[in-house]
Amino acid sequence: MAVKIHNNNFKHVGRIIHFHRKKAGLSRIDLAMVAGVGKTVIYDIEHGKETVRINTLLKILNALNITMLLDGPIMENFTESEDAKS
Amino acid sequence: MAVKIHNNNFKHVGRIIHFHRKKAGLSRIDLAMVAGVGKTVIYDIEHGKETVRINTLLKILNALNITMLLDGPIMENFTESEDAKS
DNA sequence: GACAAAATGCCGCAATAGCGGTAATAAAGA
DNA sequence: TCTTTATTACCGCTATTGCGGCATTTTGTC
Repeated sequence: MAVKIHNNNFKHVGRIIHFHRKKAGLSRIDLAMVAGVGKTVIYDIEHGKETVRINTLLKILNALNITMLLDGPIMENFTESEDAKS
Repeated sequence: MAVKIHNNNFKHVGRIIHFHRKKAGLSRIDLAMVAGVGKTVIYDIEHGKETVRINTLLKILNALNITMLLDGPIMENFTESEDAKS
């Protein structure tokens, strides 16, 4: 049951990260250390900041074992195409 | 068949966007207009830039009808929790 | 309650994302 | 082929992110 993210409900991302961080028993500083980012950006995201950089967000999600996925009607066409090859 | 995104394979995002843009028969300027962003950032993303802002990326994905998802082992616990409520 | 330790809130600054403008390149038509 | 038009590449500048530092607040122990 993955969670859809779009610009309207972006606050969910902050809630998801907060939820996972607490479940893992980590302070913001702990998570910042593990993820390799500053603590401020975790504060910002948990407070719903939408203008975070994607690589920063991915580091945090990765540290919390959360996966980001992209999907859509013609994604199959892409994965089968040559473009998808590394 | 959604595509997993992490910091290692981020170039995929650029390829996915390029693929979808071409399928839709849009120039970068067209897509920039529809998404409500500058054309430069589309150029950047398609060239693998990892330091794009998440809201900017979401605008572009939305314009191309691509969905972003977050998933993980304990995501159920979140969606069932009070935190998930709008 | 008093104190200590941990966690959170937030400020100022350096680094840089994303914008429009324009040059370079590619595509299309005569 | 030669022009015209569309698309892509990239530069310089301004606005903004994300950082460490520090004040504040919360949590835990006696």
